[in-house]
Amino acid sequence: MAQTNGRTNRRDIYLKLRQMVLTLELAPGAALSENELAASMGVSRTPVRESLILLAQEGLVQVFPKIGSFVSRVDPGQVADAQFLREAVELASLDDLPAALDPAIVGELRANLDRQRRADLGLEEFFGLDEAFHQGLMRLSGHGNVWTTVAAAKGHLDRARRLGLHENVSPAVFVAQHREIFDAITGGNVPLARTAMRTHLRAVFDDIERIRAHSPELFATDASSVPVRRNIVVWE
Amino acid sequence: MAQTNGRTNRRDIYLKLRQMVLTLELAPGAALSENELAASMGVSRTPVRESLILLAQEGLVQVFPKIGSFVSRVDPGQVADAQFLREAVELASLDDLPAALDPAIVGELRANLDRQRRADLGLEEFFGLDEAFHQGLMRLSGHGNVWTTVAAAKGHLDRARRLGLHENVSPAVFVAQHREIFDAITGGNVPLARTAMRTHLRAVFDDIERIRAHSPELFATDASSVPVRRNIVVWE
DNA sequence: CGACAGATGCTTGTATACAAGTACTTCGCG
DNA sequence: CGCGAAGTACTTGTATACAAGCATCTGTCG
Repeated sequence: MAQTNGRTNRRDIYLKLRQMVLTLELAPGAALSENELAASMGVSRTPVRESLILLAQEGLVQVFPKIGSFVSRVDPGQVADAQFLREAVELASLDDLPAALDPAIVGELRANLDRQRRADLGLEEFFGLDEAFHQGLMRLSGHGNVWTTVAAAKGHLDRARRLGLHENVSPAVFVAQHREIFDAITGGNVPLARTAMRTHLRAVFDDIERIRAHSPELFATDASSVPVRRNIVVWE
Repeated sequence: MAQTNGRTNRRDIYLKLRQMVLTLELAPGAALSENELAASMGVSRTPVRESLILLAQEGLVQVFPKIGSFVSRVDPGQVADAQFLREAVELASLDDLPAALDPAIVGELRANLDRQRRADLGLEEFFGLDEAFHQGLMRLSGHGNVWTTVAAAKGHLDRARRLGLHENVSPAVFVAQHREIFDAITGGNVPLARTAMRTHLRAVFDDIERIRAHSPELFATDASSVPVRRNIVVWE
């Protein structure tokens, strides 16, 4: 999302903090201190504070005046909302595919898939390729910018997915599903593409309840509950 | 969207500025000054500035460091994106309607429709009822919270709609379409509801090109062009 | 030993001062 | 009269100081 133009400390810090939250480097429930963050990053409170406000609007951080700021616990409700949103948008996008696909984007997607199939694929690498793949599909139908909105809304979903793949399987099954979707699209079979896409998106989603049972402390129960400051949630 | 809890100056100012932008009280292209706004509102730059940053992330304001802040011109690209997004979400939501509709929400929608049909309906009143109506439909299928995301993304679309109805017709035709959608849903006819909804949403959208031809200065041409500070766009 | 109260250290919200840079204006010169 | 350059007034970005409030810890009293 285009916010402030030009390079500012705020933009750098915002992107850095956002990445740390999404990659779980900053665990759900962890306490954030504007002063601490500012000191550790070598800047004043101002850019840090403004970044936290932006992250709060995205729902990734909760700010309680005079109490503290915390990384939001993964909210199952928000995960479900993001799932519904992305499914609606990505499926509708398939209906807007042009008769002649942009060869540049098709080539880009093919190269992306090739990299996904590498045996030594790391998890972070996979997430980056996955993001680019789905965004590329949206661009194929001329709705690339809408992906920005979806991406901003699916922070809780992404964190839930990371929790799942962290302790679990290889992303091989997802890579195969990506391939199916791609083949259906390039083959001009939109109904098949829709089916494959829906199956793919739900496969990710259906794993979340299992994760929640395994690590309940990372999930929110009461949306308005305030995490305790000293009780920093450690990684395990 | 849950951002900062509790009452703060920032929240008040943010909501107020947002409303002024969406209602075109602050015209597209108008220059905003943190100092002026702060003085006129009787607060310091801080809460005003933080509000502008939030509005910038929503795309309603553009901030150019060391140059100035401006109300975003209506971007036809963002209007189209919002149209696609809301259509995808609201149509998908119809597929998730439960067999037994929540009678409380149904009653609320019925009362909303009754108020829409009042002869002396003002424009601002209509927009408020329209917003509540569409959100109510989403709640009917359990996706009420997703409306928040859609609402945040459709600022440019809303401003374009306001421009259209400002110089034009009564909202009577839209009210009738709302009725059609409602009847199809309560009648259990989902396919008809989908058709009615799509027709309704596109009727709004198709009017925009006409508006753009009439008031081109309120629309963005080059997304990165900087409005001139002194050249405040007057309502005319 | 237990409970209550005050002090202390932390938090975010707000106000203000300074820094860096842009654009317009005005003054001087050819 | 035209043009150029310095100056001035504005902009946002950042740093810092102060205000208000919550939570915990500690000391004291029963």
